[in-house]
Amino acid sequence: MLQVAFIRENKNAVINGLAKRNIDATEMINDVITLDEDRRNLQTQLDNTKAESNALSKEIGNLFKSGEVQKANVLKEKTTQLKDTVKTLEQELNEKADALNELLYKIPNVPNEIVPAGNTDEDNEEVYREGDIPTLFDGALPHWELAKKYDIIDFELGNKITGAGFPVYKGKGAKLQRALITYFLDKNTEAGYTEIQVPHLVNEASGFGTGQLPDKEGQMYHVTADNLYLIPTAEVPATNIFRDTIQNEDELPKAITGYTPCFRREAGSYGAHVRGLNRLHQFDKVEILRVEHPDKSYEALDGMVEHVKGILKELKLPYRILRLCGGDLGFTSALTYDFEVFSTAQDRWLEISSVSNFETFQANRLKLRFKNNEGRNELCHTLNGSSLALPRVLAGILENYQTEDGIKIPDVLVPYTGFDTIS
RNA sequence: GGAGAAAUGGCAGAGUGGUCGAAUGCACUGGUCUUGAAAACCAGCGAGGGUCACACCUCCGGGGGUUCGAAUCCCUCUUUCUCCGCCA
Repeated sequence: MLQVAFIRENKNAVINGLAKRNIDATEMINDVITLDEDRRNLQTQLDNTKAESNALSKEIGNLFKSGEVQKANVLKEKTTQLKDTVKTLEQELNEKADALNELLYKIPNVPNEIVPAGNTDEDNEEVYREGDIPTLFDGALPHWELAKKYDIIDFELGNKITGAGFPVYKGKGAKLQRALITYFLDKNTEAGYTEIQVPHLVNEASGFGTGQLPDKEGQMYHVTADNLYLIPTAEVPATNIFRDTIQNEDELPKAITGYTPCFRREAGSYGAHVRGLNRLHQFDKVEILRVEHPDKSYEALDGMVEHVKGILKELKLPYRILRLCGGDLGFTSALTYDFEVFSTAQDRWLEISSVSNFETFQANRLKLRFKNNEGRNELCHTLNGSSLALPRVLAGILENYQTEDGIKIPDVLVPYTGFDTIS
């Protein structure tokens, strides 16, 4: 969430920034400022009352010590009155603070200057494109047909075991998937990211820390018996590693990478766009994540984009990079680049990576800080990205690398798969 | 799952219900000394709110209670450790 002090000092910039998301935040921002003023007034009153009460208590203690019980009893009555005042003030203060927080939770991050205004994915700005779109032979198939033809992914079997959106990968399909995971992790590790393995279920506090709660409650699978959530992305457990920590400035940046399955309810999705591997309830993803000094986070974001580009180049997949417009930008993000691979047989682009800078938006909730040179604690910037999401990369490979004799495996993956064709 | 013990600052570890935000040691930062370093000595050293800055307020695992006053007493939750049971 945004910092109140920041909103107070940059009121107009915040309102103008949020306008890019097609939100008129004027009223919300004014409410924040009023609530915050009220809160601070109450806090001061409460503090003063408590100070008075504390002083009296001390005096009472001294009087008891010196045996002046009667005097002490007189003071006791005074403190009783103060206690009532404290109670009322505390209640009012809590109400204000809760109202303020509730409001703050609802305000999304302020987009970076270079984020284009816009409503839908049509307004996203293409900033880069690379790779030739192959011309496929007559009779080329979309990946779900290929999956069936070569018996490498079984969607029906997944339906039987769990339900729609939980495919079973078989034989060379399973092996290719595992090869991709290992390949991605290796590339990320080479680039300086430390590999980690994290829990696939998280508690409520972690959900709030990264902003999935309360914003996207309905999108996560909730294990009610233990009040845990299945992770929608490794971002949640990985970022929460840093919750409530104070980093040393000279130990920044922190860069980690991890593979996890991701679970998403995808309530409201339907139709041809969810066909095959396009949209699943469970899928695999390798994530990269950075904790950065505020001065260096945009440089780091560019570095992450370059890193993902390098991987796609090696895989020889046609892709493009979009700068998301305000309307398409995630709740917590200040700037996001989406990578899309071209699915030749479907004749459409598939999102395979999303690389974002959250600036202090997550760090504020997480209380993720660093001690700066002056010894003061300051919020870090957090960034993350997919490197990469598996199913759609898989779809891209299957479709773009298909030949009449089978599916070729990209050269860089052959050492990982141990075979060069699926036939 | 059952029984018992515990939870204090970066770490270790004191703390009879009253002057404790908390002893002490280590670590860390600055200084003296030294050609330099080490050692020694001196000083500083948790977080949040609040203020122009002070003052002041809050925090001793989380939440609630008793009391004029709680790190200290009571309830509850969570976590850790030991023993038993079960088990990849």
